[in-house]
Amino acid sequence: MDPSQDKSADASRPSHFIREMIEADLAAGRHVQIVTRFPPEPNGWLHIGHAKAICLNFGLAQEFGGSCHLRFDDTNPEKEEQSYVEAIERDVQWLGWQWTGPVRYASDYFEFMYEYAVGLVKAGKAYVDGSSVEEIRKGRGTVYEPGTPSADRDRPIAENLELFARMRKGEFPDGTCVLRAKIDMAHPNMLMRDPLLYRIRHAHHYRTGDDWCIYPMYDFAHCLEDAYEGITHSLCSLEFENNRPLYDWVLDNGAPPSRPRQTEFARLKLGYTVMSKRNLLRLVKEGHVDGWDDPRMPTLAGMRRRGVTPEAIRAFCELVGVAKTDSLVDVGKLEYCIRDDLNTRAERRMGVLHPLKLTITDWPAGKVDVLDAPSWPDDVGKPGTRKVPFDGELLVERDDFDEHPKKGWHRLAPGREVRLRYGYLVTVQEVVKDASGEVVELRCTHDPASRGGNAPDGRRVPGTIHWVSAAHALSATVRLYDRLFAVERPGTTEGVDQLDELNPESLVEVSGARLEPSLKGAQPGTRVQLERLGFFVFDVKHSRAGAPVLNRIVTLHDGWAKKVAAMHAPAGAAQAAAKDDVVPAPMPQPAASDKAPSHARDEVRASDAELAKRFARYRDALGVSAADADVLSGERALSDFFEAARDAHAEPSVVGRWIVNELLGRVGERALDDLPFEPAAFARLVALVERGTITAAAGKDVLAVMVAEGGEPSQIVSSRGLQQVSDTDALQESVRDVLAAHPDELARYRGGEQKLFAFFMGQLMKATRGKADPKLSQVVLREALKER
RNA sequence: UCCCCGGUGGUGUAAUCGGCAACACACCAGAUUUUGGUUCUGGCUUUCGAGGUUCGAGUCCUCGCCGGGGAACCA
Repeated sequence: MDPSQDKSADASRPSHFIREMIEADLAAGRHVQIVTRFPPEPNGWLHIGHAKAICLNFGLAQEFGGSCHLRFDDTNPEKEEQSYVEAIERDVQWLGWQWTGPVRYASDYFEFMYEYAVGLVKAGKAYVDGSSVEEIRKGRGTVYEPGTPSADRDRPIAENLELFARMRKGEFPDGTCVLRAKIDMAHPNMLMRDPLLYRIRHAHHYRTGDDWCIYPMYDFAHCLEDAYEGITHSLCSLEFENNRPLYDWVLDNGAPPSRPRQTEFARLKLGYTVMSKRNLLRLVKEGHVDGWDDPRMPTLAGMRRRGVTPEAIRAFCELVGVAKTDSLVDVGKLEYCIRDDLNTRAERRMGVLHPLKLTITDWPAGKVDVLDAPSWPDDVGKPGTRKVPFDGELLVERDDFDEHPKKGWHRLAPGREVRLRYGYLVTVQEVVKDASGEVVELRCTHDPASRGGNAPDGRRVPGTIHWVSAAHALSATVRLYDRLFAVERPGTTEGVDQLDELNPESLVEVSGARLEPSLKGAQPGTRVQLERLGFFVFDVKHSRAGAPVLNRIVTLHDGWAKKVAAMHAPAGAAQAAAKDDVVPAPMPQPAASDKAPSHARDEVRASDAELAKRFARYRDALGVSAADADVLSGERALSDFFEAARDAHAEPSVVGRWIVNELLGRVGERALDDLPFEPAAFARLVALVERGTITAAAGKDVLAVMVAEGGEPSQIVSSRGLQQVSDTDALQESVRDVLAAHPDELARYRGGEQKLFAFFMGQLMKATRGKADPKLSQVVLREALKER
């Protein structure tokens, strides 16, 4: 990967959970180097959503000095083709990435996978099932009911081995049998109900030809591909979360060459478009777009033709971030990245989409003034000019003239003076119309002293418009592209076909456009900004010398259009909307009573009389709050822990509270009896807090130590010196130190920022390692903050 | 009725594992401007809800609500 190409590789980029995980793995020495991969199936075109995955995988590898593989996940011979392989390689490289080592193929690992499967069979962890598709489907059960085991589930190992070998040899037709993992037909995760590992497919594979007639399923193959390649971090989208247990199962039940970990992130969703292969394919097949590389398509090929640069796409991928929230990104963000990129990349030119004749009546006959026009605005600061001819017969944008202009208009209108960019100031003297009343010509005078556009006397001319010389202009076809769909979330409205949601104006072709002559001979792929209109690219597919075709990449921000839209909006609509916001939507409140034990725990108690008894005792006799009593009596292990802990030392209700609020969150997945300390030790800890020997904060720290490595609370307290500090003098000194260390915050606090009290309290607690008596600290701190 | 994820401004993403809710886009206002572009300044708006623990909760506990995914011999 070329580091020089990536300006975003700085430390300021926001971190995300995957980057943090990698940092932690590296720090812990789990890997010396990371290996990621981008694993497309060669059965379709890459789109902007893939770009996110590509940038993530390649970007992370680059950032951490690791490797990233390009691997084709070609385990389904019926759908995959070589042509897709080539298109995908090209797209990845176009985006600016280079994979480590050769291009890899899952199909190269078929033998390895087969051996692995044989290993599973030998271990009694996989079996050949002769059930029909229908039977298998039925046997799987539903999400609510467990499945039922296949009659072949307990087939002897030797028989499975033989059958599997015969499957490979091609002795059975498609569909006769499959290899299944033997896991758990009642597993709540449907994927774990004896998933299929291999199916028979007498199909020609684009790479392995007819070598194989059995092909591995995704869940079996993918983790093995990763393991085979030594992938450390296998990143995929959220939809594979349910597959992770199976990914782990396959690896944990054999002897894989390495142990990769799968981590899921949210795939990119963009407004006003569709991203799935199926939907994209439909647009192409039914002719709603002009192929996979139609500039309106979200495919990388389409965006490339549209004129979007790889840098803009990478910036966008960086901008949207990485998280696990299923979200929809505003297309405006993509457009922002494109404009931001093109602003300093595309030279300025002039072109008129809908020409209106503008005659300068006082222009000397036959004179042509060749102007030097800068190719960049001052603020971009790049050198370069081009020649632009100016004469008496010009063409301007029809939209730039308004016979009855609105307030705030500063373009052409009867009697108005405007600046022709880089040219002269002109004033409309006469509006010529044809028989139907349409304006066909503006007759103007010019100020000969304004060459270049400067008013000689310094008078203010706010309007500047673009133009071309009629005699010198080039003819061109311009395609104005807009969002493919008219709605932000196509296909999500019940009963509405998403094709009815297509934007009828996603492509408007303008055939009579005129361009300034400097654009003559522009190469296909050249990007320019046509001033005031937007960014354009000479279409690589259709633009020819003498017959240029331009694609609009993206419009410019249009402040005036926004203003006009606001003027047209129904008066008060904005305020009304704002008011709607303010109305607090009252949520129906399920009376959250103090004693609303959960349904689940209620059921446990209904079938466990002892727990039911304990619930009543905790609440009524022990003074435990109903909510805590509910939790504490909701499962045996927890209740037993409480029983053992409450015997002595501390007030039962307090012990209960600590179990619920502090212990529970800390043990997480671990079983209570795996803890390296006894319930009684826990109670002694609570007693220390209760007696005031240590603060609650220190108590939590001690608990953390106990959970991590066990130990006796009083010893941890003394060895770490965590006794509570309730001595006013000592506290005052600590407070003084804290205030002295944060003069700015102190000034702000005294300036009225009361919320900084929590900040100082935090600093104080940090300084005293949580030992300071909180109540007393507050008093002392408040006093100290008041002093001047 | 089950399992797994997730929920922070209009949008996307952060917040030193409990201590000043921030960055960007969008929007609004102003300045600059020979692109109603760019740039700059300022403003707007936020922790799904209810309880609880704590000196202190976006972060921990409980319950609820909402959204996404899950029963292909697809990936």
